[in-house]
Amino acid sequence: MGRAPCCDKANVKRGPWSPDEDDTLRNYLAKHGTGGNWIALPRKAGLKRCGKSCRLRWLNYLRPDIKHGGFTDEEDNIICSLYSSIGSRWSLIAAQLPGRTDNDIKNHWNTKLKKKLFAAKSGVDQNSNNHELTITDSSTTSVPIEAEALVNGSTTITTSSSYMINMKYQQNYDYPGLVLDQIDQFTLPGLMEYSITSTANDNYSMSSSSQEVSILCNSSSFAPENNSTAWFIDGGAEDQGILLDQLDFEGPHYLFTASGQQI
DNA sequence: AACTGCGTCAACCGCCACTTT
DNA sequence: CAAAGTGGCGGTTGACGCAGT
Repeated sequence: MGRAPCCDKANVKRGPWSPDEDDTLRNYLAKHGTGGNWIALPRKAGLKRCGKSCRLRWLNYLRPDIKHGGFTDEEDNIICSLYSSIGSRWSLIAAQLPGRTDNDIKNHWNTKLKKKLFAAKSGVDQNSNNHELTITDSSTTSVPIEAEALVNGSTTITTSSSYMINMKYQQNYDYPGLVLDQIDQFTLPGLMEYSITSTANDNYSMSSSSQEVSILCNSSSFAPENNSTAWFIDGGAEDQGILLDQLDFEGPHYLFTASGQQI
């Protein structure tokens, strides 16, 4: 037996809130607060709404100091950075952005940021015979990487030991040279997915539509802490990662190679 | 003017975790 | 300890408006 519904769905109003309903809820909460019980609130306030609906309306729209729209570049960067490191934990991300609700951030991500992030072109020469992937770090911190790539203008990727990752850090620097050991392709309806494996079994996941391939490094991060061979591709956990064998600095570009030695 | 496709976003749904009975 | 109640969360939906044809 399933759990009982939180309200009688046949006798509650649904859909957009009217200004009168907003006033009723706002006035009631100003006088009485939630009383610690959202389920009982609509009956006490004289609203024909589900308690959950009242709570959502208050938290996402009526609550004072709520900001709607007009996300700044700084806020975008914070969202992208946090999404890269913790994923779609919208409530946690919202906690870092005063005045923003999780719903607002989720909508903003789904309608704008996701496209913006993955639409940024990698700069890979599609006519090249090389299978090069470019990772672009969109974050303002040194840890998370949100990545995207074009793979030689083709959606057909076969397992190979010669794929390269060109890494770009903080949108300013390139870090070419990570050889991948294997790329496995999976096909889902309307979507192609890839699993990239390095020598150290550091896993990345990719998805694509048409000719654009995206890589999302869910658990890994790139940590360029200093200009030395101690740089590594972080494996996520404290004691995991791939040591870089060589790191050269050429103007704005860093070149590194990695044999896959795990740390 | 009518239609279609697309983007946006408020609201809903269902699940899970925690609290209360 | 189990069941019921509730809050909180993320995924999804659908109404609406706008642009393009």
